[in-house]
Amino acid sequence: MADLLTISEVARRSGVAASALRFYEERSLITSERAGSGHRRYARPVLRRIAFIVFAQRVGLTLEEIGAELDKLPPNRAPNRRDWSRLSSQWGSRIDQRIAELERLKRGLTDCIGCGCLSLGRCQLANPGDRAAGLGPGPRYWIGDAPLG
Amino acid sequence: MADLLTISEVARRSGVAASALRFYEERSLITSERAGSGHRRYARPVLRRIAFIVFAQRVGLTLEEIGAELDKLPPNRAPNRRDWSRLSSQWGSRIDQRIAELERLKRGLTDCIGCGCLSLGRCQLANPGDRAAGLGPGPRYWIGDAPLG
DNA sequence: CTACAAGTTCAAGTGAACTTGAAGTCAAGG
DNA sequence: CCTTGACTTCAAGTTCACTTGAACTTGTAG
Repeated sequence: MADLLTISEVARRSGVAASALRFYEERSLITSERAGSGHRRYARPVLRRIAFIVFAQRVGLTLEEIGAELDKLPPNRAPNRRDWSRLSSQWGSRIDQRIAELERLKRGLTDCIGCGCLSLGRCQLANPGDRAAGLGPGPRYWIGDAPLG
Repeated sequence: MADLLTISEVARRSGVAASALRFYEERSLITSERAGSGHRRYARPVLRRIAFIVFAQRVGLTLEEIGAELDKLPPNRAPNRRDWSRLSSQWGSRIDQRIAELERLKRGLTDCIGCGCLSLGRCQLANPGDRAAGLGPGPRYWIGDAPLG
């Protein structure tokens, strides 16, 4: 039970692959110290940080956005519960939007595809403005390069 | 108001870029006839098919999955409202799962990150089995290569 | 006839989030 | 001394859903 964890320990405890941890470090999402051998040694709070990253991804944030959030944490002390809470408090509306879209899709899907409207540009269901809402890269311009439907 | 549409007409009406339409055709998601010139000519029902593709993507299906769904449509007649309805009826549970996850995330996020559990492998919020639920490529093995949390 | 827009194919590029492979280092065990 | 295993770096590969660019043809207007 050392105070510093190896990369494989962190990988096992977090469920995130070692290669991903190195990748996160390269992107400055997490940090590590080094043992004399050059091996990474992680302080315990890194696990909470990784948990944050994983959940934020589930919510639909990109690593870049997640990095921006993490930068808001106090630099000179270990973040407490309140700090974490503040970060994720803003996810609420984002989640709500996505839920609303899914519910719209669920309710109206058949109607809209079955009906004659097909005006994807204006259809309530298509919800053009919401491209960043967590479907990954996807069709980046899937709607919006057409001025009207 | 010709019975066959050009690619730019289809692009404008559907909001999907012409390059994407060619790409969909390459993937056999849509088809076209050819004018004498070699230019694509689309039959009107292609618009409904494209609408289906776009919505299915929003729900979180990959193009491959969408292709598999479209293959279930009757090959020798134009699909009717009931045909489309049958396809999207199975999306319901998928959407529900995703909504449930988002709601779990919303309710418990701060608790879990703020608390001491951090056992990402077992945590209710992490919901490991749900990797295909519509977050795009993302961390393909983000959880699941660790046997236990 | 000449422009020019709109279409064609095919190969290669993009971005996100990683993974994989090659080549090397280091400590401990037999 | 040699192997094994865990680690290192760096470059390149992977997947998905497209987009972009080059080179070319066709149809329409003036």
